[in-house]
Amino acid sequence: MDEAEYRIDFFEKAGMHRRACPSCGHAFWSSGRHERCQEAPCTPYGFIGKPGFASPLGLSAMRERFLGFFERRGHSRIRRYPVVARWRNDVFFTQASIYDFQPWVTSGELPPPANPLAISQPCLRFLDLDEVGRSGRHFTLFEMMAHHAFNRPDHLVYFKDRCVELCHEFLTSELGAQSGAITYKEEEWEGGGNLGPSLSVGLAGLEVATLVFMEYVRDGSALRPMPLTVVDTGYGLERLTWLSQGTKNAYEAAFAGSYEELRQSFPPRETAILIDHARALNFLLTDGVVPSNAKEGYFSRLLIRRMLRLLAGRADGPEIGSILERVGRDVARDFPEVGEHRDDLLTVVQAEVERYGEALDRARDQIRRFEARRIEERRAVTVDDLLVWYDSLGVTPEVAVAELASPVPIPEDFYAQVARRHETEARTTDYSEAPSRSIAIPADVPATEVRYYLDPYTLDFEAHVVFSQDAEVVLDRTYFYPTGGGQVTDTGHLGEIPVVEVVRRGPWVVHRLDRPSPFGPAERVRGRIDAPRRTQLMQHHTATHLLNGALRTILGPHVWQAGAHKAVDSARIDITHFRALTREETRAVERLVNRIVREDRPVKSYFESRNEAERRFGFTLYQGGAVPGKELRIVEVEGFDVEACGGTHCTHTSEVGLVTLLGTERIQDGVVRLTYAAGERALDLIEARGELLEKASRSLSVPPERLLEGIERLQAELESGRRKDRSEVKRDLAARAESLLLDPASTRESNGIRITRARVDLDRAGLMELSRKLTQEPGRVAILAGEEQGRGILFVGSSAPSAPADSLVAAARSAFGGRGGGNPSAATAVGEPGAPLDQAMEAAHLLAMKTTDRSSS
RNA sequence: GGGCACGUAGAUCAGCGGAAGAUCGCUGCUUUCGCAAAGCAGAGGCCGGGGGUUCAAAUCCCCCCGUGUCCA
Repeated sequence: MDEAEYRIDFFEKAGMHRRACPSCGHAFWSSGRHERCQEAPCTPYGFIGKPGFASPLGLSAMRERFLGFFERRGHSRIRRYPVVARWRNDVFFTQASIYDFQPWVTSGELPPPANPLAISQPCLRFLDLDEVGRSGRHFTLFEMMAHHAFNRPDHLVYFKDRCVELCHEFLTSELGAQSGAITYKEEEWEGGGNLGPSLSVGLAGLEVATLVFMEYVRDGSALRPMPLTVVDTGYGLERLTWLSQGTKNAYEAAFAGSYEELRQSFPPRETAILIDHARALNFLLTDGVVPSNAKEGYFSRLLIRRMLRLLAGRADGPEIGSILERVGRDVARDFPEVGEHRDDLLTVVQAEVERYGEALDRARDQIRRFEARRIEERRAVTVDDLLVWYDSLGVTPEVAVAELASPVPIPEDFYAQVARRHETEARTTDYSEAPSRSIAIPADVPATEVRYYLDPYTLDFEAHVVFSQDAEVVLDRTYFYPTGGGQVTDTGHLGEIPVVEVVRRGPWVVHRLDRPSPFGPAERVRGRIDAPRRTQLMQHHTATHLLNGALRTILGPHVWQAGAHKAVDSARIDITHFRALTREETRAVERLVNRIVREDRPVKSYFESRNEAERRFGFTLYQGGAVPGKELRIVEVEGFDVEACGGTHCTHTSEVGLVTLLGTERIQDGVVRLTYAAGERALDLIEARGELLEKASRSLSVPPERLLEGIERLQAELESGRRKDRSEVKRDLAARAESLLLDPASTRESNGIRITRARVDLDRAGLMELSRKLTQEPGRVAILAGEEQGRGILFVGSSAPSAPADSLVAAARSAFGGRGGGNPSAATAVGEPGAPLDQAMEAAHLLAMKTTDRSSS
């Protein structure tokens, strides 16, 4: 990055000069006489025992100082976003404040909720999980305080100069840091195809903030300026708090009261880990990350299990629930939504504690069985065994070794070895979507005025064409609802031409026709929307909100929508929940939803400022993921459910008509899917079910209400029939064996061995069964021939050690060109159709007599 | 999303190319006033599903489904 990028007026004004840090090599700016940049590891902590700010501050006070300071300087305070980044598919968690605004705001597609803005965003980073409690400054969840500005070419809010000035003023005049103590280290930043200069702010050995200026797009080897430049800052709330207090480590400063309390029962490091994890879990579970074996949920499971392992060593210490509650109390003071989730959160954790117990029991069982076998086989336990157990059973090596009779040493780098095992996994994840070959719309085409939001009942309208190419048409305004928010597209007609799909593209709504568009620019066209389809979609969408509300009411507030799809024939919603739904739960949900339908509650859809909406309804608004923009479209089912949603909805619940659940399934650990239908389709499906019942009972000739009895009777009959058949076959085979044994033409004796030889109409299984009967007594040989799928089968059974069946078959094989083999007591051979089975039997027979002769002579 | 492990009797599991097993539970009998217990006898299996290899597959290979676990 060009040095000129860092020539910032403010540096000069503040009397700072540029120097290179001899330790890390980075250039930095400061008015002080530092030889090195003021960050670890170049500079040791200089604030332990002598705080770097004017007065010690707690987490809440520090946050308030920051937000208040920037509010007074023209920034709007924004509430936090959820810690789980449901609105993105490339990451699981919100890892920085800027994540809240990616990709739509940073790309310029949508306006920011405020500009400039200030926020304190809880962020999750699992990368340094092992550093937590050890380094003294790492957290799984930390709050990134930030001020952001989004600059369009025609509207500059502020950029480098003002940003650094604000930062410096905050640290010095607001917090009381010595101006000369601060260093601004130059560090190039790059991410997501964008890049720009960045400054890392050092103070007394600690990196307290990063100021990033997103400025360029990487275009091959060249850099292009971004249409929207972004001021992306990040201040570590916990670090600033720590600096202000000068305690030994950041945890003591950040966790204050709960740290003191837990120190009664745990050493410092464990205390820090437990509180850190408990704080992260309070946010995770509040935001609907239910423990699971995959995706987001796995990380909440990981934290819970790590806590349980720490707690397992201390039977008399506090339980996980009480730690979560204690830490949650602190968090809830600043984030009340966390307090509202307390009881539900404990239920979820309790379920998870039980599941871990089960997993451990299973694992111990398996290791014990392995151990028994191992001892028998005199095999040694290897590190590999420990790795496999950890990978597939989830037992840590310590737990596993405790189950072994002779313990093995656990290697120091055990977890590095685990990582190595996973290195070879194929990395095929591809997040890029299939490029849609869409037509570029010129930028001067006016944005479409969307009318379906406020008036979902107008299905016949007139508008002007503003763009038309191939089969795509953009109108100046439209009532067609485009694919989005899990709701499928409207269809209908423009003029007489069918509209097959409607999609949103940036500021435009594009209508796709089933043929090239005949419309010219500025032409007036009539749009007609397929009414029954739209009605059905509206009913399904409103029903989805009713279900969401009912599920949260009945199962608890940990339930979040994890995806939804509203089609014409049916709809489905995926929710976070820690186990499959019971019959009672689904019935209760269905009843509640239909009660709300009957109550004919108003469903109000309106736009409201984000801040006001969040203040009134909280974060449960974002069921479909966080929605960008200053204004949110709120869909409110009066007194029952409120969500930010862009879909088309009924205006009264009664219009939904009826909701019927078609089924529930656990699509993943921690996620349950419900499928259902509303309105006309619900009736169709109920009718279809009734008809099925009718047909089923007619085919059994019983009235529908006695269908169950009928089926049970039928099953019993089938079962007894099957049993009778089986015993008949057995009896039949026994009788045949009996007569074969008595028939001198079939059974001959040779030196005390009775050889039975016969050709029968049985398949392989039958031959085996018959042979078994014939060779029940010792000293017998059965040489049988049958047929299966047109091929001849030779089956030899033997209870005479001197005439092993496999040898006999080997002899017969060559006689009829078949292939086969077996063991001394039973052997088979199969020949092609028409193979000389009799000769084969003869060969086996001769050998049987010969071997018995030899053995007796 | 990927790696690994596991799906066999009602339950827990063994068997890992040659004729489906153990333990507990269940049913019946013996013993007992009755129960528990013991002994004896018995019932109970599409060996998760579908393809393939093989003379022969619970067993080997491939695909799918389910469960668990680890990693992102």
